[in-house]
Amino acid sequence: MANIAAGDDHADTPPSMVRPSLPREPPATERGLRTRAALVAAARKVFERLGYLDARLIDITRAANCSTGTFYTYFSSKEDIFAAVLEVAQEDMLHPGMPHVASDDSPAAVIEASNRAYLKAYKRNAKLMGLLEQVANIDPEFRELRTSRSNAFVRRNARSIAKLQVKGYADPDLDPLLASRALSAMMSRLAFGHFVAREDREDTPTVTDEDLVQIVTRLWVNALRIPSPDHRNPPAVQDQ
Amino acid sequence: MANIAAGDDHADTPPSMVRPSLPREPPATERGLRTRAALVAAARKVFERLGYLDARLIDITRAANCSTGTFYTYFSSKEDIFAAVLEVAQEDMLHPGMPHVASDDSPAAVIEASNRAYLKAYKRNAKLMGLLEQVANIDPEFRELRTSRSNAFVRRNARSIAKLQVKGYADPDLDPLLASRALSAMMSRLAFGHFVAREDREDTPTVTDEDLVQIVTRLWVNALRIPSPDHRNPPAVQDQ
Amino acid sequence: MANIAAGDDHADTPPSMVRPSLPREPPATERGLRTRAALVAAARKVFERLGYLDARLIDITRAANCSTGTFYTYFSSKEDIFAAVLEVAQEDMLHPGMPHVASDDSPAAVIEASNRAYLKAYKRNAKLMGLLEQVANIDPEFRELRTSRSNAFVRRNARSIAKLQVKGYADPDLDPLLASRALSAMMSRLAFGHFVAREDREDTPTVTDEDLVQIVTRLWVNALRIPSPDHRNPPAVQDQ
Amino acid sequence: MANIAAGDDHADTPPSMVRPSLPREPPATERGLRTRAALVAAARKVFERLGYLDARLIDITRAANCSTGTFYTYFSSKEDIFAAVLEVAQEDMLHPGMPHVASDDSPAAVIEASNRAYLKAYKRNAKLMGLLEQVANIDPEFRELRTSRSNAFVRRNARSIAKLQVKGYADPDLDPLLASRALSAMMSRLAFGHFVAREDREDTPTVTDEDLVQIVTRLWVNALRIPSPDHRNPPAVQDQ
DNA sequence: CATGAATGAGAGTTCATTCAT
DNA sequence: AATGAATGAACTCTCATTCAT
Repeated sequence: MANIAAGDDHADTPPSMVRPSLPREPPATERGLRTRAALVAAARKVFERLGYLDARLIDITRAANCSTGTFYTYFSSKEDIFAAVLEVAQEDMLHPGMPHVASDDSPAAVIEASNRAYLKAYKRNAKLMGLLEQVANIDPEFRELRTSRSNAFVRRNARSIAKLQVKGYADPDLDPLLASRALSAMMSRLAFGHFVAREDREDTPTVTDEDLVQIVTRLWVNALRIPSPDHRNPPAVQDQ
Repeated sequence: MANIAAGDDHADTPPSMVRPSLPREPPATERGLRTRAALVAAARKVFERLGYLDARLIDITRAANCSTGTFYTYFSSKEDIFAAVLEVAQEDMLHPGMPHVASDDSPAAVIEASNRAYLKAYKRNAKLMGLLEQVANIDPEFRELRTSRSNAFVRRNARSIAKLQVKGYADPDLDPLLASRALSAMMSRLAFGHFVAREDREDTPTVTDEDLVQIVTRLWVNALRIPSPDHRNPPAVQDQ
Repeated sequence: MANIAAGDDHADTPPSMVRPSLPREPPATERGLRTRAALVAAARKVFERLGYLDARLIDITRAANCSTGTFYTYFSSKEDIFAAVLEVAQEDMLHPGMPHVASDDSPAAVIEASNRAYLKAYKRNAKLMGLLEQVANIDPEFRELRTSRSNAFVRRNARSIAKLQVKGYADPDLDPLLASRALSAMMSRLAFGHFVAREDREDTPTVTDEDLVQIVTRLWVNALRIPSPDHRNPPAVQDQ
Repeated sequence: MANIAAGDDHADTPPSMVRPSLPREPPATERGLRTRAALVAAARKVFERLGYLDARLIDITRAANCSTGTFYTYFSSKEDIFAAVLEVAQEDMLHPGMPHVASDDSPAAVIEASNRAYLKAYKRNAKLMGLLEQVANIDPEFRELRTSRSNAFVRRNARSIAKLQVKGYADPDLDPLLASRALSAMMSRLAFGHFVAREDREDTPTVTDEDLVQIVTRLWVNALRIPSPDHRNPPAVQDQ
């Protein structure tokens, strides 16, 4: 699987991860399961609408049609449920629907496809990404979460870059890890600005999602000095 | 002045721009001037130590050796004084000590120097940058501030890129504005990760400031397809 | 049985007296009996560990390995189960293992033996006594319980004192009831300080249980002006 | 000063003592002083009426005619203000108005006077004593307070007893400290039962305050084997 | 200019108790 | 007889802001 495309924040993550708070027993009954799910769904909506800080527990419980007490049956705090919300989104970021990468595609094509997939997944979860950015800058627990996710991504892409170097398709002078970190940073920051901050600056011509894919891919290819896709090459990026 | 190197967040800014809150009369007396300055200085320290949210007004006034009431003589709110703190730092980010760029330096050399300068300035104000990131994700007023600063930078670098293209020194297929945005994003995000978040990830080899300069410059040069610095060229980047 | 020795708090009690709360049907089945017993045992442990106020019902049910709902099958409230716990301890306080008091023992010897027995029983149930002290100062229902227990004791000892006076072995000027009340108060308060509060005051020489028996007995004998045990006398204190 | 009379709980206390909680700055202005005093007075009333546990902060602030916020200007918690309430009562317990003890009074007379004074002071502060008993059994901080006060008293009386022994006026076989502890325990417990718990037991003849003085004094004199007051003696108890 | 006491809405959190299953 | 999810009133404590002095 090609995953040179990146973004630093999310999308890769160990199976079990988010638990910034004191634990609560998982629901024992069907009904409990439903209530918990309702709370998580409600929380996501409320967080997205109000932001993390302005969201009050009572907003969440009201949206989930239950009492405050019930909230504490399943979560120990606001952080706790926020982590749960993130965890759900994880699923989606993890399987961004890797598109058809023919085995004979050029490295450039692979990069493009993977960038496009990343951006799509980011878009789907844009509000949540913004939320995470918010919280990560406030709560060390979530900052760490963001960092570790990002690192996983960076490492993966670093491996891909190294492979390209070995095959003579990428600038051998680049440190793969550093390069990966820089390029992933570019990607994620761009996505953030595009999908989250999007202040719809009047002075700037509108940029489409596809514009972003194109420019990033181009810069990426250039930066790594990947040979132009004109000469057909064996796939330079192979994943795991 | 060479400023192709960039970063989106800070370092460029119209003379006076920060005033997200209700105004207060500027101090009329000498004494008032001193008190106000003491408050701003105290606020910076407190914000840096406690973060924006956890800093209480009382912490600031205590550090400034004055009463709560006095605070409101000069500032209308926490946001207001935070803006004032930022404004002070502005000075420094505005004059990052642009280094000696000989007029016959290669574009690559110029980029490197400018990147180095940016990083230095960022480092000096790292805590504040972190604070801004925190607040911008919380308060729209400050989000806008960040955006507009960033845009100024991006535009400037876009002009430089365009010039390089005209002179045949940069990939003509790149949209200058988009490329600038992407590369500036890379820079600023990297600086943030390096100087602010620096979670000192145990698994990663230590990266020095200079490592960062080198990798970024390299990627930047590659990405724009700037000809290798071997052939002496006229300075490709000219400022203002 | 000699019970002039005393203490006002516990050790005497009508067969069944504790029921400060709404009743619940006693268990009908074998299984129910076991569950109820488990709850009482668990409650005692939890109360002793956490104190009455900090003990949550959930702590008790968890320790008893049953659900919250089940608790209410057997008890109507926290008070209710606390009363049940006390009732169990009653058994022990009621039969403090009255030692061999030869019928020709001197009054002093009888007093000593009985004081020793009281102290032993108190020690065995020290934690519970502390608990009762806690709750009696909070809940009128239990205050009454404590009072009535204490009174029973006081009355008994008053009878003994009166007998001694009749036989010319005790200061006839003393009101038997008042004297009994005072001496019992001394005893119980001392036991409380020794076994429950025992702040292990650094400045005070360690006092053994036996020291306590000796001093109390001596003071008691003196206070009642009981003739020195040198001259053999018929037992001055006869019980029931 | 004669202070063989006792009571274990309060009345003696080092200059500065009660601070079970986080400190608050003392009021800087006249007005602040008044507000703080109003809060303490209100707290005392509320505690006495409702008991420590049932007293809500809001009850206190309402009674003091101020807002919750104001409460926290002067006190950090319920405990904190309770300590302040106790501290005020201290004054009174400390100077129980030691009565005229003619220098040629017999030891018995001195004891009687001192017991009477103790009981009077206890009566004046009965509600508070009850409160302290309540809280001391709940909060270790206050338990310690009670213990240390009590100890001071016990030690003082122990010294008096020792002096009497030296002069040949008290049973030399008694350990002064243990005896003091026991007799003080008797006194304080009796006072507690009489003034605080006074369940007005229907079955018991009414006991007047003076009855208590008489019986306690008599028992005390007997217990220490102090010679009958008939033979005029030089004052056996001298203080400090 | 400076002070600092007063404000008070509002948040998070707990836990005994109920009740449908 | 047993379960455990649901309840919700009640409480403490915070802190930006105002205002009388």
